[in-house]
Amino acid sequence: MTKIRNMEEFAALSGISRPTVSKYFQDPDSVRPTTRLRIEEALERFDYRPNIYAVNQNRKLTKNIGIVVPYLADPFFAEIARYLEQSCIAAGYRPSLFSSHGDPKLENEILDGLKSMKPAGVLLAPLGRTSDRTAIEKFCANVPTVLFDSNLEGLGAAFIGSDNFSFVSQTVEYMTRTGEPPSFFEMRTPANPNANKRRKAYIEVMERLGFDPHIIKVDGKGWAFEEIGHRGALKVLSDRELRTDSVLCSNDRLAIGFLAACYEQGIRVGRKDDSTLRLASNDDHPFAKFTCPSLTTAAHDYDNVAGRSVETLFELIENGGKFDTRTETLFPARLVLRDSA
Amino acid sequence: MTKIRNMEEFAALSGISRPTVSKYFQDPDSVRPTTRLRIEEALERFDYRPNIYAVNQNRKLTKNIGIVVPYLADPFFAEIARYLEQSCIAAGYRPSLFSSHGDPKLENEILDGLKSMKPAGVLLAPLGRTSDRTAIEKFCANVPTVLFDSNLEGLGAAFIGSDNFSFVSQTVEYMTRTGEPPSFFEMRTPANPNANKRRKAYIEVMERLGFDPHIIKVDGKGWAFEEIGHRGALKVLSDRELRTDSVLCSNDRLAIGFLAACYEQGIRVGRKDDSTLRLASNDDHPFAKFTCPSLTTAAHDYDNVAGRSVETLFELIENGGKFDTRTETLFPARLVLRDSA
DNA sequence: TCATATTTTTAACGCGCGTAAAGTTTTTAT
DNA sequence: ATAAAAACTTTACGCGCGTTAAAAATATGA
Repeated sequence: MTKIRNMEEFAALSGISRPTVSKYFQDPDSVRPTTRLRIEEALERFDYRPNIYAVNQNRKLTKNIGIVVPYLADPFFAEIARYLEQSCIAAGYRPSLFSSHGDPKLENEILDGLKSMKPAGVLLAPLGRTSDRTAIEKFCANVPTVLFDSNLEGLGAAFIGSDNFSFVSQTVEYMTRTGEPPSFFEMRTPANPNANKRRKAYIEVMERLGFDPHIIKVDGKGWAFEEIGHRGALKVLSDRELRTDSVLCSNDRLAIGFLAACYEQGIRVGRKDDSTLRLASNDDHPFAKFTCPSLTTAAHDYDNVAGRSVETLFELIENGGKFDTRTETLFPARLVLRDSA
Repeated sequence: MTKIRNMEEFAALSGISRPTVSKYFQDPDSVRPTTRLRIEEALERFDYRPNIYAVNQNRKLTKNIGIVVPYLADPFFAEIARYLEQSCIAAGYRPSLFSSHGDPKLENEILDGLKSMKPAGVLLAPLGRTSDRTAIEKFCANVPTVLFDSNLEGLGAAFIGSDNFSFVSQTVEYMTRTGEPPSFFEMRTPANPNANKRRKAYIEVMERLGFDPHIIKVDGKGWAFEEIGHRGALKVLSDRELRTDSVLCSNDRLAIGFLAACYEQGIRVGRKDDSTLRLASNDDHPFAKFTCPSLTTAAHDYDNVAGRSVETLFELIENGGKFDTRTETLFPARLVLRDSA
């Protein structure tokens, strides 16, 4: 079988002119069914694929989509990325996945590289507080970008995320209703803006319910949340900082560390009578089902956040890369009752 | 500031001819220091970057490197990928990360897409048993490929991974020396070939030590190992299949499920006197430190596996994409003693 | 059937850059 | 200072495909 070098040769072999073949590859439905058939027959016999570099050089808009997450070693983002990737592929795009690995400098470099890829659009979950706002703003001005998970006010054409108030209000109300009002356990300077919204929601809900908010801030920076939660919990437990038997963690990864600390200290966690502590959290991390005890947590609406993000990006692309107004879409949480609270 | 459209314009503005500028971008050291300086000055003033598509179209070999892992939602692979990515960037390459998400069909599609990217090289951690051997073989014939983590006999220019025998022998010997010989807990039809090597190693070490190997195979397929381990452990515990108080899991993710099951059943795991079960495992999963109890496990030599993988790939690229002989490099495990055994 | 609308063909240019050849300038070494 | 070597400039072609305009072929509809 002869090796095909370019579209010219393939067109000759399939008996169709090159411009028509070119049209076919951009949209198979844009050619007459009979010619489409002839091309696809030839395609089966000769296995030819257009040179993506030549294609992308000449298109003003590529079929590439950039997906950027802040920390891929967090299975939460790995799962979201998985969903986003497959949605893009299903829609005929070529997704490229990047992780900022918690590093703002790397985030900038990724956006830089992305810009030179002339992507049709970008799905960006920014680092948050540590992000270089100016750089991201400049990027969004050049590339159709939809933000997700972590909102940077005013940046990107749209934001899709979770309604942090819904997360916290459900867990706080549940814990209060079935026991004591929880303290709120979080990092002192959280990287993720969702953390700030959760703290505010906690305060608001507690006050509405007539309780005194009690926030415990633990030291530590970076994205090693389990480690931070673990260290922080050991300190909290030894210093007896808790006012009630209930704790609400800002996120599951902190909670995983907290639970490990409790286990080491012989403190039984759960809603059963023999337990001395109840612990709930937010996110429904993929491993939350397998912590000891399994973690009661408010689950992201993964499917809707991811689904709506790609939908929005596709709309944005079809709309020429601009929306009249920037929309923010928030999906509520679903309370997942397990054994820890 | 004027917007630069192409290298021609940039060359004019910098006062250097285009061919020389082109040379500079391929290797800044290939031009005279004085001209290099002039180009770099212009670069600061005008912020121009060569069109990557035009560049890659004309180069026979791009600077792209493909990184393919079987399952990115597994933090083990996320960590490895992170390391590989950064090594590639440091060496001046452009890594692209892909996850097969446990799906052989997707693995094939990724390799297909990768082929049309004309990458300088590919770092591939295949799915293993479920991989389409023929497809991978064909791919490796066209693209310089280094396999890592999961070996497919004879495929790729080289393999770098962990010495499974070293993993299992250390854990078995340790458990035997400090307690009773362990049963081996694994999936019935493991996707990963390392699992088979670990089983064999277990049998060999047990026999050498004069014990009867006892292998427990649990049902379940796919990559939801925690779930499989959890279900399997519940069955093992209720059926009282264990012959000793010791269990060695084929990998940490199974162990995480196992520990969750033990916790639910009120079975204390650990090496302390009040414990009824000892559990060890393999991999040193990023969360192994935070399980309850923390997991005794044999750690991959992450740094060396990842480091040697990229080194080997770079050698391969410099060597024109072919090695005379296919080498297999295995790094031994490091036993990490924690609380579970 | 014929006029009209749709699709395809032919021919040709452009995209941005790699690269080669020949001529010119600058550097290095004697 | 001078010859040789090295680096640079000029000119020009090629890569593979997008895209356009005009001409030709095919499909549609009354």
